[in-house]
Amino acid sequence: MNDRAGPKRPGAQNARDGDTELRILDAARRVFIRRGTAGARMQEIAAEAGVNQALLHYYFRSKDRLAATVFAEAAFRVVPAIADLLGSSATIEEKVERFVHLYIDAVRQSPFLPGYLVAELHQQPKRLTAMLEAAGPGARAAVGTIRRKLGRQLRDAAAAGTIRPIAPEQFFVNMIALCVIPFLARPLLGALLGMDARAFDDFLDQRRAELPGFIIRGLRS
Amino acid sequence: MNDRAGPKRPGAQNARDGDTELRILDAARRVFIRRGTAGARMQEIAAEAGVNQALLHYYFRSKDRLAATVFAEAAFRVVPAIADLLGSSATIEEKVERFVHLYIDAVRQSPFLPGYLVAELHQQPKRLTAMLEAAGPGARAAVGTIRRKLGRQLRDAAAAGTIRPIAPEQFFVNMIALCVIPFLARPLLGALLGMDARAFDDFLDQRRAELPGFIIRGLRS
DNA sequence: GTCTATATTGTGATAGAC
DNA sequence: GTCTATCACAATATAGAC
Repeated sequence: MNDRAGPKRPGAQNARDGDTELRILDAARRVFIRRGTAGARMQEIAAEAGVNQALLHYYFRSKDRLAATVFAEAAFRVVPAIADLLGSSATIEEKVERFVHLYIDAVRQSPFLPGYLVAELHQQPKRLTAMLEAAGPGARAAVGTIRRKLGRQLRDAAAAGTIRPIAPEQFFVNMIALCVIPFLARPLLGALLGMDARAFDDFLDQRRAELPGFIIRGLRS
Repeated sequence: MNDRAGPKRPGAQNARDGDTELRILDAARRVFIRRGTAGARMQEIAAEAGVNQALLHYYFRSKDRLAATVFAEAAFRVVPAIADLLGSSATIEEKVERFVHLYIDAVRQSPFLPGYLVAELHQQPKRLTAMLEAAGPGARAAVGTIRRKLGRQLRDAAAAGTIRPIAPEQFFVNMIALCVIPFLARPLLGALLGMDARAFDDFLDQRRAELPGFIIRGLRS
């Protein structure tokens, strides 16, 4: 993916079970996600990967590169599926329902990802900009295409009287907001409402079921 | 509020303009909010307050205490107004409209607060728990009271056929989500959609106007 | 109360043996 | 490729003069 100066991988064969680089990356993911880039310690990552600190630098050269790798991976994990869905030819109602299910089911697998991403985006907004430029003009172009297509669909539906007029950005942001909020508010829900893991799970199930209807009624005229 | 071992304030009279402690706290707020607790540097805070690093320790003893002070202040800034509103005797429709306006207008004054809070909550979930315990049982009791009252109101409205049945937690979380998301997603909106300060402002105005209707229609049966 | 050192530890990164 | 040892500097915190 990105040029790593470090190792040439001929017939990499390790003392331990699998691929060391991967074990390091896995550990880095976990540590960065829960501590944030600034709060993470190379030592903690090394310990969690079962190797020593020097190896992290051997494979990833610096903390900053390792952090950038983890961030880029995380940022682009959910995007493709969402983009496909929103750009598809399904009706608005279908898109809403599928989006809610797709998103909640996906993020449930990594419930701390949204908190991590919001924190990073907030604390280092330039990283994303840099990443997008590095990704070339294709990325932004793709966003623009989907936005126009979705906007057209929403206009047509409004003209047909199915829904009220709404800007595609507002529509999209509304869906994201309603789906992602439980994960961002997880600590609050726990502390304030005494919600434990089980209760949180029920809360998510309920949302998954109710949200599509709530959104679609909100769109109707 | 919390016991600071440091200064006894008899007739504090400074070389500079105003109260030094306040200037430090202001600077700390700004720095912690944009860098996060882990990423903030005492040196940067000192520079931004126009004093030297030793004074920070004189007034706040340690970075951790300073961070805790800033966090507690931030966490309890918006809460009281929201609690009053939700516990009031207004109708659901009135509450929705007032909440949206109140919340967006308030957070607009400090647009980086939500990102900071989410980051801190995510990276140090224990801080909130500790704070709540320190605040005594009154805090949680107040939450419980409001939740029950709001729940009753929602049940009554549902029984009367005005709205669909909905749990008070879901109702509340929906409103928060839709109001707070623009601030959390601000970096994304900028990078992906090319939204500048002006466009973001328009985006907020549009939401402020459309959100109440969207939510209320979503609640209706 | 406020400053200039300075102590002390934490932390990313490198050298070099194996 | 992986380790141990260590460097170099960043960062919190304290001592003590004014």
